Amino acid sequence: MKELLFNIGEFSRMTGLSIKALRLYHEKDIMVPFRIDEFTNYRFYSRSNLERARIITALRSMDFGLKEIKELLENFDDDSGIVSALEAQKLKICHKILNYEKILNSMDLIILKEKTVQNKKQANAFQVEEKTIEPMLIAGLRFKGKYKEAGKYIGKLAGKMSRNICGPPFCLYYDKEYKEEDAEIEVCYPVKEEKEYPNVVVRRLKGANVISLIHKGPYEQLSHSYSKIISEIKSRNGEMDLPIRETYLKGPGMIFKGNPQNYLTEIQISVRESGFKT
Amino acid sequence: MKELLFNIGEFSRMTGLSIKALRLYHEKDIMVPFRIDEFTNYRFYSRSNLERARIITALRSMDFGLKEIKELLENFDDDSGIVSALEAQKLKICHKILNYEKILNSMDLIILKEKTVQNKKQANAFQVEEKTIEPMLIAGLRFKGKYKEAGKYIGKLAGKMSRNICGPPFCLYYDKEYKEEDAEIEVCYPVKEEKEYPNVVVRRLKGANVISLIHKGPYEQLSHSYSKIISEIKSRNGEMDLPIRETYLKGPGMIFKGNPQNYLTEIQISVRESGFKT
DNA sequence: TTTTGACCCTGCCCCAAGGGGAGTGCTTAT
DNA sequence: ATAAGCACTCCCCTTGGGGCAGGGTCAAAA
Repeated sequence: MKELLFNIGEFSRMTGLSIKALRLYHEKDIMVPFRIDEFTNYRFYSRSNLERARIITALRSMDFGLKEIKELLENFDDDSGIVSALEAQKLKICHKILNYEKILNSMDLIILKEKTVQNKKQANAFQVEEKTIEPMLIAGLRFKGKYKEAGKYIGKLAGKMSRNICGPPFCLYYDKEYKEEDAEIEVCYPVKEEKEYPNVVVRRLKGANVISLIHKGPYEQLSHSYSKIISEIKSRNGEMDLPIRETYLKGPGMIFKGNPQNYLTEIQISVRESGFKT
Repeated sequence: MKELLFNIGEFSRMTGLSIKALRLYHEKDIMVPFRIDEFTNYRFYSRSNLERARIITALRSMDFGLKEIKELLENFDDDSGIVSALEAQKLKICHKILNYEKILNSMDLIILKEKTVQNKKQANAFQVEEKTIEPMLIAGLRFKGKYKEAGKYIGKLAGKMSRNICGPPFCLYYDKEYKEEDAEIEVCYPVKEEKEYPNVVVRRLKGANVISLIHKGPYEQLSHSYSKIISEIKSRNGEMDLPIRETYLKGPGMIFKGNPQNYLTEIQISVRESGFKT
C-alpha cells in the first residue's frame, strides 16, 4: 500500500498546491516528502503526505501563517486541540474586518461628497436661482469669531460625526452685516441620525424659500457673488431673512487640497414671501 | 516663508511617518525632500512636503499601495479625480471583507462542532440513557448503499449547506436489520433556515422518546454498543421504532483526521411508550 | 540504442512596506 | 577631548511564493 508514491508534479496536481509551495513546505519542515532520492534529490510523496497536505490547505485557507501551521501540526492531531488557536485567529480576522470597514466608511464619505458636487454642478450653471429648501436634520457647532476660522471648526465637526454625515458642510451666518471679527457663525453638517455629541447641537433645520447662487472660485472672491445675489434680490424687491447659508459643495478635499479656482460654494439667502415677485 | 525647513527627525515627529518610511518614499520618488545637502546628504523637508505627507498618510490609511499612491499623486491634485480609484479600491476591500467573513464562518463551524462535543461529553458518560429529543429542522440526503459510504455523502452535504449548519451530522437508518449492501440511509444536518438545495430535502424531523448511548471509539466497533443498547431495550421490554439515529458527535475533524479511539457517536433508538417501563 | 521532450533539481533575484542593525560622519555640549 | 545625539548608506530579514537559468533525469519514440 505504501509503495505507491507520487513525484512532485503529480502531487501538486492532486493537492492543488504549487510545486514552489511544496518545495517551500519541505524546506521549512512543514511537510517532508515520504522519500527523497539520494542521487537525484527527487521528492516522492506518499498517501500520508496527501492527508497532511489537506490539513495544510485547510489551515492556509483560514489565513494561518506557515509558522503557526507548523506548530499546530507538531502539537495537535485533533480538531478539538486547535479550538483555542481558532478563537485567536478569529479575533485577528475580526480586527482586520473592522479595520477594513472603517476604511470603507471614510472612502464612502469622500465619494459621496464628490458625487454630490457633480450633481449640483450639472443642475444649475452659476445663475441666480430661486428654490425651496427642504427641512433637514443637522448637527451644528456655533462660535463667535472670524469667517476664516470656520474651516477649522468644520474639520472638528467632521471628525466627531464621521459616519453620520450625509451631505456637504455649510455655515449659517447670523449677522446682518459683514463683520471682520466676532461674527456669529454656526458650522453644520447634515446628518442621518439624531445622536448626542459633546458641544454639538443636533436639531431639525426648517425649510425655506431661498435665492441661491453657486460661486465658483476661491473663498476670497465670494464677495463678487454676494453682490450679484444681493443686487438680484433688491431688483426683485425681496426682503432678506437670517441666517444666510453658505454650503461648501467643493472645497479643499479630504485628501487633496485641490485648486481653489474650482471650489464651489452655494450661497442661499432666505427671502420672505411678502412683496416678492417671481 | 519657504526658508524654514525640518530635518528628517523633526519631520518624522510632525507627520507620524517613520524615518525609515520617509527615506523609502524618497527612494521611490514618492516624496522628495525640498532640499538635500550636497555634502552630508541630509534631507530637509519643507511645508509643501508636509502637505504631501498628509496626502500620503490619507491614501496609505485607505490601503493604497505605494505604487498606486505615486501614480495618483502624479496624475491628480483634486479629490474628484480619484473617485474612480476609490471605487476600485472599495471593491477590492469588499472582496477582502467577504473573504474574511467566509473564513470566519468556516471557523465558527469547527468551533461550534467541538463545543457541542465537549458539552455532550460532560453530560453523560457512556451509559445507556432514556431521553426525549426535540423536533428539529434538518436537511437530508437519502441514498441506498453501504454504511461506509455515509461519510462521503456527509461531506457532500456539508459543502452545500455550510453556513446554514447548526449541529453535528447524523444518519437515519431505515432498515430493521443490518444490511451489508443497499441499506436505506439518509445523511442529515440540523439547519437554521429552510432553504432549497438541489437533491436535498429540508424538513422538520419529529421529536421522539429514545434510548441513547454514546459510543466511544472507531466506527468498526459500533456493533458492541449496538448490542449493549439493544439488550438494554429488550431487558426493559421496549419496542423499537425506525429510523435509528446515529449522531456523529466527534468523527474525523474538518482539519485533522483525529484518533478514531476518541470518536464519539451517539446511537438513538426510538421506543414506543406502550409496554415500556422506566 | 539514442534521442527527444517533459520533468525535476538547486540557486539566485524579485515582489511590499518597511524594521533592525552595523559602520561611519557631523555637530554640539560638557 | 570626548561622548551623546542625529544623520547617512548599505545590508539582511520578514511572507508566500513567482520566475528564470543552468544542469541533471526519466520514459517513450525513432
